[in-house]
Amino acid sequence: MRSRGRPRAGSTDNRSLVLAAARELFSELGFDRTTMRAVAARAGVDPALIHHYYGNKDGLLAATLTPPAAAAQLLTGAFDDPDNAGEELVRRVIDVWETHVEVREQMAAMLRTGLSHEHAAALLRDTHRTFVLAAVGDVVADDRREFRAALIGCHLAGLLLARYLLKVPGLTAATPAELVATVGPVIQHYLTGAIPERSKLAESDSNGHRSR
Amino acid sequence: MRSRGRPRAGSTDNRSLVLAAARELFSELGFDRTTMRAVAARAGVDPALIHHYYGNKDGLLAATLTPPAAAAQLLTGAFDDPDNAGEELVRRVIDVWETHVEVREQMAAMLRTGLSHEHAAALLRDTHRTFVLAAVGDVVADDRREFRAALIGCHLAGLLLARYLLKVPGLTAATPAELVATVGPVIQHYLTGAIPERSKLAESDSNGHRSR
DNA sequence: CGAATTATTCAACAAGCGTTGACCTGATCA
DNA sequence: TGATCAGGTCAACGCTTGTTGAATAATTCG
Repeated sequence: MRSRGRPRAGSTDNRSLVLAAARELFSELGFDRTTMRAVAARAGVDPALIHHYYGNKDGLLAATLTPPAAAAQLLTGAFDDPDNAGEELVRRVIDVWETHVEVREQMAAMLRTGLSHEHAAALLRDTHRTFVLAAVGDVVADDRREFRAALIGCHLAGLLLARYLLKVPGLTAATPAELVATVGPVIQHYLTGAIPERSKLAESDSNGHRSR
Repeated sequence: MRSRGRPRAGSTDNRSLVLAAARELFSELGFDRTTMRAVAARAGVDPALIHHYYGNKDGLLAATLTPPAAAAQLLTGAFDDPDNAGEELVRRVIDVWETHVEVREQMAAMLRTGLSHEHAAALLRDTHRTFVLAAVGDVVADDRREFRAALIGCHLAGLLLARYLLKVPGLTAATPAELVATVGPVIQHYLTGAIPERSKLAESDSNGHRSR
């Protein structure tokens, strides 16, 4: 039986144990299917302690989804060579997902939860906007930067979702180097390539052959 | 108060009312946050009736996620002109999401639920594999077809998720024609363009500059 | 017609959920 | 030393959930 009350000093830091357990479960199961009791059990702690720390379940989520400091570090310098920025970006993102468990769990939790919880969705949009858009701004300076950043974000997010969460065979079979060499140029294109102008689209629309 | 027992013939077909309500809610909220009572309420029906029809909640999900017949129709003939297949594919996908509420709800439910429920994930993989992979096979005939199909799938899925579910501003601001003109060529590239061979990747890896 | 089947509602159950309040214990500090 | 406070456990509450069984009414069929 566990001893009651406050433990001796220097014992385990339950606060971060809880946070780590929450991140694990949120990334595995998503927000809804993760129960407070399960988090408490994995952290080896009483459920009430989580409320003592974070107030309620949303508070725990908010603490879990703190804006990822690693994201800044992930991107700094990635765009130094504008011609290789696409490949470099893909390389870094995949590298960190393959090796850095902690970052992968946090980002997976954000992606999983972002589709069901408005707070996470907002954070997802904000994080993306802050980092990717700013980085894109360093490379290219036209009026389509937001569009470019969104395209890059959705392609990369789709890739991570499909490979690491959905485990689509065609993507899990590929090596990181393969992915970098294949997706990198596309990202590069979205970064610095030509984006069709809005004015030209009217005439190219008549070009569109609907077979209905 | 509603009358008990079986109603007169020719009255509303509750079976499909329930199915429609379930699809709506699953696509809006995902599987977990959708309650049987909410489905029943939207269909104007007692919760127990859903069990009478579909057994349990998973049965309802299975009925909801019946393999989309519209997907076949969506793709037939899209690849007739191999040089424009990419744009044509994007055009059709976006068109059906913009106009066909029913199909959008079913696909949204699949995407939302696929990330939390194994049954839906399997169906998602299977549907994608069956339709996209087969279609890709009609256009290109190398040994990377599965890889190509997966790349197309994850990019398109990411696009739909970001634009219609997450509502990323940079993408909701774009017109369908813009998206077709921008993403189409990339899909075309994944379809018929050159994919780096596995053998060449060893040497190109030394090219990778890690700045750590 | 009578029997069987289907459609439908009602009331309730058991389990699990997030959350709360009371209580205890060790550290901190005036 | 004694008050205060953060860390921690326990037991329980109130609510919602998926699910069930019984009852009833319309339909179908021999």
